[in-house]
Parts: sequence; structure tokens; C-alpha cells
Amino acid sequence: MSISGARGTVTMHDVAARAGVSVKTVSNVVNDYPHIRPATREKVQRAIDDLGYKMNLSARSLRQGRTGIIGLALPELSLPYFAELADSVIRAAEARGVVVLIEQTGADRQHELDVLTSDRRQLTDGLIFSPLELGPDDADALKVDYPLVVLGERIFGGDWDHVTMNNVDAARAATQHLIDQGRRRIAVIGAHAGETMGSAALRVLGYQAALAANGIPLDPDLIVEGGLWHRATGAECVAHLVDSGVEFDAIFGLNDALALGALHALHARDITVPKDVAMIGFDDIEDASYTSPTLSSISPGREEIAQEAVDLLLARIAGGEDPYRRVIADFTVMPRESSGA
Amino acid sequence: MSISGARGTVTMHDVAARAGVSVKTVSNVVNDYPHIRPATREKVQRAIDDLGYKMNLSARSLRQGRTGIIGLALPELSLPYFAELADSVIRAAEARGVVVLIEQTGADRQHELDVLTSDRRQLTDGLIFSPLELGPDDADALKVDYPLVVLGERIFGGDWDHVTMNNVDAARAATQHLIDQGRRRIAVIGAHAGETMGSAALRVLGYQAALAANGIPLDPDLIVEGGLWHRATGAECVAHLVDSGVEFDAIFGLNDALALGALHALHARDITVPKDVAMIGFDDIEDASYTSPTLSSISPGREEIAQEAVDLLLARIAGGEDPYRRVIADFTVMPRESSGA
DNA sequence: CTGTTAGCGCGTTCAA
DNA sequence: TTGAACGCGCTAACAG
Repeated sequence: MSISGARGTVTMHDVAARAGVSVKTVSNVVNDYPHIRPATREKVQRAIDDLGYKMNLSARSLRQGRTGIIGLALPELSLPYFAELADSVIRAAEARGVVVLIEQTGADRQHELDVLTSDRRQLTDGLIFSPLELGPDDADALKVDYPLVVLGERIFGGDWDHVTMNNVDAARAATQHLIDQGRRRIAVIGAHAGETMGSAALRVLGYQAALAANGIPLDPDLIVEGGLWHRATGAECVAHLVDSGVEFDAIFGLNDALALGALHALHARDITVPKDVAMIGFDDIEDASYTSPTLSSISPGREEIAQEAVDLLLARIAGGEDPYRRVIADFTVMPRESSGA
Repeated sequence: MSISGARGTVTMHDVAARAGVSVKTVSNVVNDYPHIRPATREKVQRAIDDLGYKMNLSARSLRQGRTGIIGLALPELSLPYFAELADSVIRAAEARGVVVLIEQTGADRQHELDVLTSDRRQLTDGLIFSPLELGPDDADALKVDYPLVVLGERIFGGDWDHVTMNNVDAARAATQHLIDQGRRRIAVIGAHAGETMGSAALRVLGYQAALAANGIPLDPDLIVEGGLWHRATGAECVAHLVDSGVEFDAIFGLNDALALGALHALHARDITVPKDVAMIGFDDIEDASYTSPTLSSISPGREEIAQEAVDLLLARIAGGEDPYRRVIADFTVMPRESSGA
């Protein structure tokens, strides 16, 4: 019998010996197996407490073939949207008894591919994957042999669940919101040239649809490219717009970080929001409620996305064989000061 | 021999059989054991590739008593400072070949205690712990039998490493910066009554020291309580200040989130920053560079903190027996528009 | 309701 | 330089 204080030294056998039962009984107790005599349970529990026994989770994982860990791969936690998403995912996972291992891909294509085949996948029972660079052409890379839930754009052709939002409709609603405030020269910042299926492309599509629906001509000069959706990029886009001399009376930031950077750049140029330029973002990060002026945005239902993703993943891990699903989270327009609503 | 494509089915035995060697040799190859004949190594590597072998990390963990996972316990990722810290910790860990399991304590005292004794500690080789509620009285709870690095305030009396910053000096510098701009009625928001050793208490101490050093009388009405250091709290503090009728010409937000909320509340009341009220925050989150006006702050050397914490933890995990260390990260005053510097 | 036993896949002796 | 055998701590069969 080992009664050392060293870590991981106390095993089920020690507990069993002290309680005068078999290891199986100890196992039953710690796993809340239903049919145990109260006296036995208590005896075992006392032995556990006395010895300070903690189950060796590696051994359990080896035996069960499951770790109780799910992976979450996202671009980076410094981006507020992903930090808030991770927060929600961790909460949802905790409520369901699993923990979360976060991997940052840095919005790097190779890194996104690596994460799918990394050794670490052996450590997780499944993966919630939020790709930024991968697209429909990479469907093959996503054909993995473990449970996978893809967040964001839909990538066709494989055995995985999706949790997405309707980017086109949401972007259309955002643009319509600006139009409803009487704006007609609406710039959009953060576009990705050449992309056809990513968030950027879909949101630009929604933007164009809204213009068309209102008979507003599309001016290509109002569509500003911007690679990484960081605040700095938003500021650069505004610099570009202003320097180019294009007239504009509103800006649709393809995400909030871009919009925050844009707000900053406008302010630096003494361009008043919303008087001179109205603005709306996308994601409804917490910041949006605290900027000056507060930032109108699209709330993508982050909490719902996180919970659905965790639920879908756990169902697959549990062996669910249902057809692969696509969950489309609801969005909401959040009018705030920046759009003058 | 199993050549199924099912997950985790290929073992070292399968690889050994295909390569015509023993498992020991395969193990040597995958662990980069130095003395292997090139031909053997190549043979084994080919078998690994052919079979798509991935090592079972649970088995390795069981055998070695180490998982290659470190825990990171922090209040919540929705707080930008902690999101950025987590980002840095994950990067530092990745560079050193380990992964990070994040647990959110929600700044709840019981949750902070639980995290220290949770079963999940069996899953991690050590823990980087950033407590908010625990203080010197809880030193006993921190006496754990696994490697531990404590971030933030120093908690005396146990076997663990600290990575802290000089809160008093940094707060003094922040306050001095406001004084240097000619401000004399400096409010501080986010104070915690009754606390003696936490960040709040130490920073208020630095604030008081700066006033004293400049012969400015201390007005208790300028010290505003605020529990959670969220944006909403900052806004409430300003509401309280304004409603109380106290005169003030500057605000020191004990962290940036408070300062952001305060900026928002001032703006809503048409109080101009920095003309009417100068402001400085603490943490230098990315937001601080993008608000309107940009927010002066104290940069706590987040990157340095993260790297030191990971290094210290890994040294302990590796069995380092050096005396427990206290690393004090450097801070920098970041003057921006909000303080009118 | 509880005990016995046989692996899960790996690293690590000890030999050869 | 490589091979054979054992056991890390646990759970799942199967008894009883």
C-alpha cells in the first residue's frame, strides 16, 4: 500500500485494499455506477478521501479510447470574436463534462491544414474547427477519421457537421440598415479578391444584393480589399478610401475589428460618425457596445453557435450516426449610434 | 495485423511487423533515439507512412506519467487582457512542444479553489494560474503536489514560482503621468474595499503614493469601488462619480476594460476626453490603440509574462529543483490621446 | 451487488 | 544496435 504524498501514487488498488473491496467496486463508485450498496459506497468514499485518491485519467483514456478533451482550432484569441467564441465553447463544454484544448492557426493556410493531421488529434476526441483560409478546394483535407465540426463557411463534400450563419442574408440586412438611414454611397471594407466562398465573398455578395434591391448602382471603388480582419486593416482601408478621393457616406465593416479600426481612422481625420459617415460592423463583439460612438453590428448568435457545435461534436463522439447536419444560427441587426438609427 | 482505416487502430506492433523489426525499434525511431542504423530508420519510417501510424498519446502518457499538456486557469477569455495573455501562453507553449488546456474560473472564488484540486489536474503536467479572488489567506490551497506557476499578485508561503509585475510602481507611474499633464483631481475607478494584497489594492497604493509625492491631498470620494473589472463596471463608476457631484479632471482606470467603459460613459455625458477629463488605463490591450480618443495605458509586458511562466513551469515539470523564483516583468507607460500627452 | 482477470498501447528494463 | 517481456492504472467481460 502506498500512502506517499507524491503525485499519482495512489491507485485504485490502494483504495480497494484500504476499503476492503475489489478494484471493480472502486471503479463502480467513482463512475457513479447505479447499483452499489450505500454502505459499500461510503466505505469506498472514505478510503478515497483518506488516501487523497485521484483517478489517473491517462489510464482511463487508454482503456476507453477517449480522453474527454475536445479540440478547438481557431485563428487567434487576440481577435475579440474568437476570444468570445472560445469563452462560449469552453462554457458549453464544461457544462457537458469535457474540457477544451485550443490551437491557434494564425489564419495561416498551412497551419490550418496541419491542425487537422497533427499528433494532437490523438489527444482529443474530436475537433471544432474554425478555418479562415481553407475553402471548398480543401474538402479532401477535411476528410478525417475523427469527429469534426466545421464552423463558418460551408465546405461541401465530406462527413462532418457544419455550424454556420447566413452570411449573405446577414450582410444584406446590414447594408439595408445603412440604406434605411438614407445612405447611398456605402463602402465595404475587408473584401478578399478572388475568394468565392469565404465569409468575405459571401458578405460582399449580400452587400451587392442589398444595393441591387434598392436600385443603387454598384461602384467597385467602394469595395476595399483587406486581408486580415484586424483593427489595423480597418484603419488602412479608411486611409485608402479617403486618399482615393472616392465619395462615401457609410461603411460596412465585414467584421467589427475592421469597423473599430475604421472608426479610429475616421476620428483621426475629423470625419464624424454617423453624421458624415454611418457605420455598421459584423460580429457584435462586446466592444461594439462601448466605442464612441457605439458600433452598430450584426449579432451572429455566438452562444448558439458554440452550444450547437459542442452538442454536434459530442453526439458524433458518442457514436451518433445521424446524417451530417448543417445548423444555421440566427443573426440579429443591432442598431447603435454609429449608424444613426 | 490491422490495416483498417479506423482511428487509432494502427499500433507500434503493426508498424514493427510491417517493417520486420521489434516494437522497441519503432519506439526508438519515433522518439528520435540517436543510435539507429539509417537503413532501419528508413524502413520503419516507410512502414509508419504506409500504415498512417499515429502514436497513441494516452498510452504514452500512462507509461511516462506525463501528458504534454499544461493547464492555464484564468478568469475569462471575454476579458481582452486574458484573451491576449492566453494567446501569448499558447504561442509560447507551442514553441516548446506542449499544448494548453484553458479553464475559466469566472473570477469566482470557489471556482478558483476547485481548479486547483480538480480531476483535470491529472490531465495536465502543471498549471499556470491567474487568480483574481484568491489572496494571501489562501496560501494553503495553493500547496499542491504538481508544478504551479502563479500569475499576478504574490501569494506568500508555498512552493511555487511567481510571475508578477510591480503593480505599485506601475500605478504610481500611471498616476504621475496624469499629474504631469497638470491634473490634480484624479479619480481612480475599480477599487476593491477590504482587499489588501490584490491588484486593486496595490494599484490604489501606487495611486496614493503618487499623490503624496506631489503634495496632492487624497480625497476618498475620488476612489470609486468596482467589483468586476469589466467595461460595464467602468461605465457605472463614471455614473457614480458624476452623480455624486465630485469634481474630477482625470481618471485612472485600474484596468483598460474599466477605462473603456469610462470613456464610453463620459462620451455619453458630453464630457470630453482629454480636455475635460484625462484618462489612463492599465494593461495596454489592443483596443487601447483604437478607441476614440486612443487610451493611454500601462503595458505590463504580457509577452514576457507568458514566456517566463511557460519556461518556469516546464522547468519544474522537467524536475528542476531550483529555489522558487519570482519574476517581475517590466512595465511601460504608453501615453496616448486620452491623457493629452 | 461484487470479485477476477485480461488487455488498452506504450516505454523500459534486461539480454543478446 | 535490437528483441522479448513486463507493467503503467484503468475498465469491460464474465462469473458468482
